[in-house]
Amino acid sequence: MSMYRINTKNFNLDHTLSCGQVFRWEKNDWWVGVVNGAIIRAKQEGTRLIIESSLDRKVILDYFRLDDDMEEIYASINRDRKIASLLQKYRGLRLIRQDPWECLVSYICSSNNTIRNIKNSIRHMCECFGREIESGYFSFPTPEALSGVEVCDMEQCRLGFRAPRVLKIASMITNHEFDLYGIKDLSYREGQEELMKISGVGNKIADCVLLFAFGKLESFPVDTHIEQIMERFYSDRFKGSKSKKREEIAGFARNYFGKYCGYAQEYLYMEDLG
DNA sequence: CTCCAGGCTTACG
DNA sequence: CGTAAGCATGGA
Repeated sequence: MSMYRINTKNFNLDHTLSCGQVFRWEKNDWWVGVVNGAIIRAKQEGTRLIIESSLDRKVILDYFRLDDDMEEIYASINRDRKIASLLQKYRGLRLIRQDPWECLVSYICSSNNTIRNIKNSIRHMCECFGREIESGYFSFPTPEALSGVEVCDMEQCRLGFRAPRVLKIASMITNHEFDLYGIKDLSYREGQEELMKISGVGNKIADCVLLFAFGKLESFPVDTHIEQIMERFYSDRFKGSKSKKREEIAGFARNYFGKYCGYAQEYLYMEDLG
């Protein structure tokens, strides 16, 4: 177990962990989460990030994306007064670099669901099929741990119609029918194409995995929240043709905010959560 | 009761 | 092509 004191700039731990990207962190006195099968306790004192974990310092820096040049990113996506006020209001909010498998499963679970239910389902999956690291804390179940599981064995996870989708991709990865980790070497478009071969993964979930796990910052996932806030901020910039509206919003956003538009998405999402 | 939630698949014109 | 029902579950 190690203790790290990390000097940060443009980093806000509360914003980063409560923005809705990750589903397993809880805050007491410290923030407590499980990453890569290890527990992380984190708190912020001024610009200093305090971490207690068995993980390497480099893993922590990577997870919180502390190497991102936020000055450059802010300058790049700061296209108007509306987004500027959000960059100010939520200054220090970072994307997180999630494990691809946990990210993929989490967002398959997010389909037509509430954040509350997603969190409950993921917690149940960890408790049922993960490994207990210390009392009350479980790792995220591996593809192997889920690949032999039947739908009826997942009943208490309350995944509904999403359960078979999770089990399917678990066995596909275990059987090497799907190379999830190979996506890191693909372009954004290639990765999108590859991820959308998975049953239960469409445009939006693919974008989430590309942004949150593979760091493709040119990705701009459009869900119901983003659709609402984009409608509120930029309704004059795209046509509302019902079924293709979300694609139009994503297209506009990628062009408007540029190569770091994924970061703009994070701040817009935060604002819509309230 | 109905409607919606970090959508996607399938079926139908 | 484009559109719409259906999908499990829980809360407002």
